[in-house]
Amino acid sequence: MSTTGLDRRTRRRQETIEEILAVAIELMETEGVAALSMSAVARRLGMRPPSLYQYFPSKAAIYDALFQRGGELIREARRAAQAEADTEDPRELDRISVAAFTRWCLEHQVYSQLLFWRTVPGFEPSPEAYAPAQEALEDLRRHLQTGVDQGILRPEAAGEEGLALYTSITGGVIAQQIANEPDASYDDGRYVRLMPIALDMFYQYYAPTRGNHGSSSSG
Amino acid sequence: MSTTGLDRRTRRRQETIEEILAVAIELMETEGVAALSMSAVARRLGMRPPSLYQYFPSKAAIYDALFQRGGELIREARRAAQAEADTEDPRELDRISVAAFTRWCLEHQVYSQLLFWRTVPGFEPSPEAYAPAQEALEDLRRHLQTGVDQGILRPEAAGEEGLALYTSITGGVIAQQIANEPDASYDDGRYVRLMPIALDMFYQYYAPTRGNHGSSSSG
DNA sequence: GAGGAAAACCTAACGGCGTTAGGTAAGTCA
DNA sequence: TGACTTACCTAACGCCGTTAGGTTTTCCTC
Repeated sequence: MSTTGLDRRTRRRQETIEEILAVAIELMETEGVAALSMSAVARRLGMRPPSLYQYFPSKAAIYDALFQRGGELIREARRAAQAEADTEDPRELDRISVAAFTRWCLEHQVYSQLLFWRTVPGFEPSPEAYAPAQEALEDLRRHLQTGVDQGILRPEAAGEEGLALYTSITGGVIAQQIANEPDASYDDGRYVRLMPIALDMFYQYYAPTRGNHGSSSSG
Repeated sequence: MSTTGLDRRTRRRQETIEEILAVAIELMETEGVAALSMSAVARRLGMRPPSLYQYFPSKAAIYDALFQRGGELIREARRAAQAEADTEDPRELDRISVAAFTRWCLEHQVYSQLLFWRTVPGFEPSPEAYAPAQEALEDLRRHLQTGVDQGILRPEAAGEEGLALYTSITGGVIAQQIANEPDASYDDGRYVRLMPIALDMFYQYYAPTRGNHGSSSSG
């Protein structure tokens, strides 16, 4: 038939692309995210470096593809955790999805560094690559909004302020963990095991109890 | 005299070392921390690359020197801010020194990345280079301890838990700012302007009010 | 001032890198 | 079978960090 060959060829091509990305992730895990080398990828695939340019126009394009994939994975990890949780309580739901998110970041430190730090010299993600990560952020905003709607958070928590603080805090804990104790598990990590407390801090601060907790700035 | 010449020579040598480090910082500011190149440094100094090896045995040694210097600078920035502040109230003192620390990090993003993220592929700071940063951390621990002693913080705040959370939160806010909006000022930065609120969260959570605020973990 | 040591800097070279240009062999389809 | 496309190759360019070894400048001692 006419389409069989073509299909097989494009399928093989897709397989090679997947192989390249997988090898790139492997190499970054051992050598560091910024130390990815086209030559090393080619070597591991039994190719010469120029052959890689049949699949990606540059090293930055590999970073870009991985950035996008990381965004998709993290978005799905969060959504899956929420879907599996059998509770309607947004506070409990948040505990579960933050734990899932944190575990995912610890198990995929390469993706985390690529997504949350901007540490690779010449690389800036393309808009398409950026989209999934932004969707994940929008998921989070919606989640905080349900907390507001159900009366367990003040409205600021789901605004720009709350979202920025939420991501700063959770991201900060994960960053410290990865930077200082990268091999620890979610339960043992000196920083990451404090994530529930960090979350408590957020929910307590934005608790809509009588009186405004958020005063105090002296100027 | 016999020492005059020697002194001048070592002085000139020290000047060259300073020049190298200054140029390295400049280049990292424009090209990215991990993109530092010996050749570019040499070019800017009107040298050939191998000549740099008279002053530093490797590129990693330059990173190491800058890591150490960054630690010293940040330690002194914090101490100076506390010394200048004319208050004994540890809460107010913390507001002031965190602001100073944050401003410093925004104005010295290269140092911040070097110190707080571990993003340069082959580089691991030597123990000597690490010492000043550790002293700064110890300063912070002592500061939190005075808060505990004066009764405005629960004891956990000055323990491993509180210290880890404090650095995660402040570091997280700064990291987000630098990653997402690096050109903003302390007052305008989308994340960094929330630093007082983040600090409030910490102090409120560890406030020694009646009852234990830190319950809630479901497991 | 002359001699000699040491420091500062150089060129040449090695092996690696990302990338481009251009060629060859195999797979695919009319 | 012949045309086309794909997958891969070699050769090359200009970078890079680093080492080896030579030359010039600077300084101390006599």
